[in-house]
Amino acid sequence: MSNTPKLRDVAKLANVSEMTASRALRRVGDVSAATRKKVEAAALAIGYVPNKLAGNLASRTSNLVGVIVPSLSSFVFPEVLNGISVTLEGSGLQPVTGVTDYDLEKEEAVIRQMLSWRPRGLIIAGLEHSEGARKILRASNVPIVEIMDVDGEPIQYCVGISHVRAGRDMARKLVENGYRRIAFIGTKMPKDFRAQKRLDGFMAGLSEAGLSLCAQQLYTGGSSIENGRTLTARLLREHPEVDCIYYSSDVMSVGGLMHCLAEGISVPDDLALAGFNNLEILNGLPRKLATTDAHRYAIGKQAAALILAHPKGGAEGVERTITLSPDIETGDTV
Amino acid sequence: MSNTPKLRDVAKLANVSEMTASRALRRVGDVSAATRKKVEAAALAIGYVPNKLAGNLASRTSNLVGVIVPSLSSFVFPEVLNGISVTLEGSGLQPVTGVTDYDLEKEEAVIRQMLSWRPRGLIIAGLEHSEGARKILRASNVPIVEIMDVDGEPIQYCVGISHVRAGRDMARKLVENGYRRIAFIGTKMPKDFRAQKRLDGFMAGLSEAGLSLCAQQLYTGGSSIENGRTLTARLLREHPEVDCIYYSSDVMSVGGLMHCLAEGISVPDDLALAGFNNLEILNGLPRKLATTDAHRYAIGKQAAALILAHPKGGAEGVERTITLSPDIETGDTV
DNA sequence: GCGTTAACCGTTAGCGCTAACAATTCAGCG
DNA sequence: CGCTGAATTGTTAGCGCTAACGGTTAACGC
Repeated sequence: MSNTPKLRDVAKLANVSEMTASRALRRVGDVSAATRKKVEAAALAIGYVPNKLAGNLASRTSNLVGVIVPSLSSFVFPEVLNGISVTLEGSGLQPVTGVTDYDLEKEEAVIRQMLSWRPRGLIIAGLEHSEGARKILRASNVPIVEIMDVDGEPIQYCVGISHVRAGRDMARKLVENGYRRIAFIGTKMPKDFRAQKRLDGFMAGLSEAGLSLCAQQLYTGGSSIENGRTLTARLLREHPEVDCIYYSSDVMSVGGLMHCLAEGISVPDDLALAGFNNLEILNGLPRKLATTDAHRYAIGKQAAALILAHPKGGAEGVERTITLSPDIETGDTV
Repeated sequence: MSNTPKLRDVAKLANVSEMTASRALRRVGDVSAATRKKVEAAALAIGYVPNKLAGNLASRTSNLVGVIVPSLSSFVFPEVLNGISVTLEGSGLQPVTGVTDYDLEKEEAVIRQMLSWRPRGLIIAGLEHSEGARKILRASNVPIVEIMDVDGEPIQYCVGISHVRAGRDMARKLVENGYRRIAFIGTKMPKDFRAQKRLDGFMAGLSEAGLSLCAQQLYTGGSSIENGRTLTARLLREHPEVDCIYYSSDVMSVGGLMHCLAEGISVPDDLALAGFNNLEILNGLPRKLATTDAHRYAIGKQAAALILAHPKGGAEGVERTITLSPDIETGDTV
């Protein structure tokens, strides 16, 4: 560590002051082309790697954007991250990811951790946080963007869809298509607030038509094709009358489709299937499954754009919510 | 920024020196229980969030572990990240992810960026790097772990499987099972070195039996079920005699299976399919597709473990390669 | 009482870099 | 040839925190 080259060494070698070396390497301020070349050559020669800890401390800004998501293994958040990366590309800002495992306490810890790096912005999935988390978020001078969901009270910025509406719209669509004996298969995870909101909206939508869920399977653990297949089998065994299943995730509905294929159940003639997210894995299957587009990529892009657009001064009271529309893709399974 | 509470403010409020406050909050050194409580209360009261930039600069260490991967949207790297996170959990170290898009220049930039944070370790996918990257990696005093692949010359630590062997083993297995007219479908991305190595090994394995590829489809762009389906259709149209297809990824082989389902091609009687990675999406499908387990999760765990075990002093010449075995799962499609 | 030890707390001096201002250089011009 | 203003470079003073060491206090045995 002690022998890692420092700016001082570069400056010495290039025969300029530290300050000039600093300016030359960062390309700010006035430095003649000749000196800049000299400094760059010196830096290259001794293998200089700037120390951001020192640099950011001195300048009291950083180029980090914290991104806090519940999980990376699901198919949904990586795509949000992509949207963020693409938008941040070229701006000099760097996304840093933290994972909460759908645990609000862990989330608070991650937020604390992130804020301690004095980032230029924070993007957080969801509107539900612990009291402590809300407090430090509000107290920080960092622009906060809550994403995915708009059903709730954002701290500052917010980009997402209404999951309540997503569920309700799908219910209406299914009813409109003549289905009456509708079941639900979804996660039991109490902390997946968005899945819960979709279910709430869905049931509300059914109510409007004087219907209610005629069966339901909840699971803990992750969503997977296999899981979807098993639960669909079980649900149909117990409730053979069901003519339509709404899943909390596309991964699960694919499993449902696999079950139907294996059992010779015709989709959608015998049974309609609908999921959520509009994941890429839906393409190329024997049937195009119905789903709702959650606009993951667009959400990432817009969230990053809000951070980029945020006034440097940290203006008070800037607030804004961007609501995207949860578009239904009926595919050919509804 | 200027009004964010600092350690000084905590110290003042608690009526102790900055140093004592620092010790109390970090729980190091001798601080009486009473003072510690006082300091903690003060910190909580004013909403103090430590500044890691300053702290790490002063202590000349950080708690970051850089993780550099080609992509997050593929299904493979998130699982590696999980292995890393799980192992780092509780150690106080924090993984930070960087993405290279399979671009060596971008990789070098990301490495530079990472090193400038003076991390406690660096985990990088792949053994192929630009000259500049190798140079700064070697010059840094940071433990470097190259992962996924062991076919090449590691800089320091290395955890992975031999992709050459993975390809060769699969070729042997297919030949052993009586297939003779074997085709390959894979990415054309010249920078996906591991896919290339698998293909090389595969062809070598075929050669051993006096065989060679009887058809081949390459694609640019990402792997997807849809893509796999399309390419399989095209390949079979042009080469109906093929009795077995090896894919560079499971996602693609699933697409192949979907094509077979749609066309009434019996798997594996008419056509055998084999992929690579042993992704979770293989479970729950009508047929269990053949694949090779790439041990992604285990690789992540071991890589993180190496960093944790690395001697603090930054001992010279510590080198170590951990080779995992690319285990074939024949499923019922071979 | 006095030295001794352990426990606790404070002081000093940076970590490596950059903002802000000061100083220098140099061309161009009257 | 000195003057002016723009271009370029240097100087000073931290950023917010911690390592290392020095000082203080209380308890205890002789």
